[in-house]
Amino acid sequence: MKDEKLRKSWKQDAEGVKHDILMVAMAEFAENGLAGARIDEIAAKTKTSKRMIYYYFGDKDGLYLAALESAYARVRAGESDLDIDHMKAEEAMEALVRFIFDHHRSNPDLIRMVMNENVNHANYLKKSEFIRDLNLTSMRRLQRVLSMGQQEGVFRQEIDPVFLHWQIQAQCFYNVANRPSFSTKFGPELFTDEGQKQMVDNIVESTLRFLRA
Amino acid sequence: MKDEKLRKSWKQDAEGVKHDILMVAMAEFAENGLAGARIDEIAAKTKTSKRMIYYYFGDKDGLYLAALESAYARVRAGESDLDIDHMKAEEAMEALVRFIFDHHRSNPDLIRMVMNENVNHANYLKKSEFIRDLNLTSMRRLQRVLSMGQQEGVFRQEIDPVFLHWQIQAQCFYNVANRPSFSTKFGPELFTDEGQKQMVDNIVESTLRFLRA
DNA sequence: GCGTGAACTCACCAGTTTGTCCGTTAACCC
DNA sequence: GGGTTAACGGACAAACTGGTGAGTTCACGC
Repeated sequence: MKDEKLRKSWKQDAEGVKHDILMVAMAEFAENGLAGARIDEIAAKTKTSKRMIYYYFGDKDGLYLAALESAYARVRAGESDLDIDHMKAEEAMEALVRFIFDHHRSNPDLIRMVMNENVNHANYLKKSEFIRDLNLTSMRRLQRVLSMGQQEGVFRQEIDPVFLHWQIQAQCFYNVANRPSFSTKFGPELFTDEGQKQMVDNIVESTLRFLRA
Repeated sequence: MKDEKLRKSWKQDAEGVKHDILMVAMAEFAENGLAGARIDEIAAKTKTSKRMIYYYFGDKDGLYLAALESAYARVRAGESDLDIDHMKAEEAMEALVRFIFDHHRSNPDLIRMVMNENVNHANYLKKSEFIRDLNLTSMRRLQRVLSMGQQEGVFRQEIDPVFLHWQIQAQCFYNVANRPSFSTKFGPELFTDEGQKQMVDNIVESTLRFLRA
């Protein structure tokens, strides 16, 4: 009953507090979406208080946007520098597809945030030019491998690099995003360890067959 | 001030009211998701009152599930019977892919509801065995075309029909679902009329190359 | 015309959820 | 050690939102 004096001792750590809030917010928004997430819930899972969320991020939208950008930045930072420049085109393309496939699989939180953005007509994505820039990098890498293959003569000339990127993304994204509905309808076999191995092999095979001259 | 007697005249029309509510609910849930949709908003767009929603559907979850099933049923009913049995395998496969592509494009509301379901770990989809059955039909149709092609000798024997179905779905679904985020990041070119024509051509080409012996 | 159950209206509530007021503590400068 | 500013906490307010209680009208059989 009498802890009036004990509660109010704390350290100042602006960056730490902000980071803590962002990590929790990211997880909550990824799980529940913008409308579904609850500020109180986020605050409760934080080391700090709800008041601090408003202190640093203004309002719920501000927190959401910050969490979205943070999610992109964090995942982007975790991208290992894939060493494909010394490879031949087919080999490089295979490595790249496998990398994107694994990358998506191991970052479901980002995938879920993007799903939410799409439900929301990408309203917040549009506000962030920061995020737009991030994505061009992976696009350019693919383009390099493609033209490498075209110069080697193993890939067709008439391939649209944007479509190619779209097609790889479509499959790698769908694999994570629509797993719940697909496995409900057609069983979980595609999503076991063995199933996923088969799947990525198939995607690689399919991509190469599409590209070959 | 004195309209005590004027307001209370109405006709009984249970089916009409239910249908009206469902149509509005479908649109609202598709647009805003389960958490984002507001019962008051749905009620306002209805010819009837909020109380009727609870009268017929119990609670928000009940209404959501009813809207989800109704969305599937309505779209399924609109599927034209695609006449592919007299075609050769390659031709039939192309027709089928184009059909699925167009079908997804012209039913964005259903796509959006499925997106929401996936955000929600397909919780409500799992509850509805009615929906599971619906989807097996399109799966079987694809399987028929595939084995037709294998008997003709034009398609490879080692194709997994579930993966093939998954791959077509992935692209056709992603095309609608992730259009907002993709076009924000990489421009709207893929989604113009011309772009979509190119895209479906590419998907067909890619699918056939994957299948061919 | 009258009884009955289904269909329907209106007003309201209780719990939730975002956001803020106000005061307190830490850190830093002089 | 006094003053200033940034960092922080707790409690409260205002609006929103899902859900309900209680009574009214309709349709139909008798």
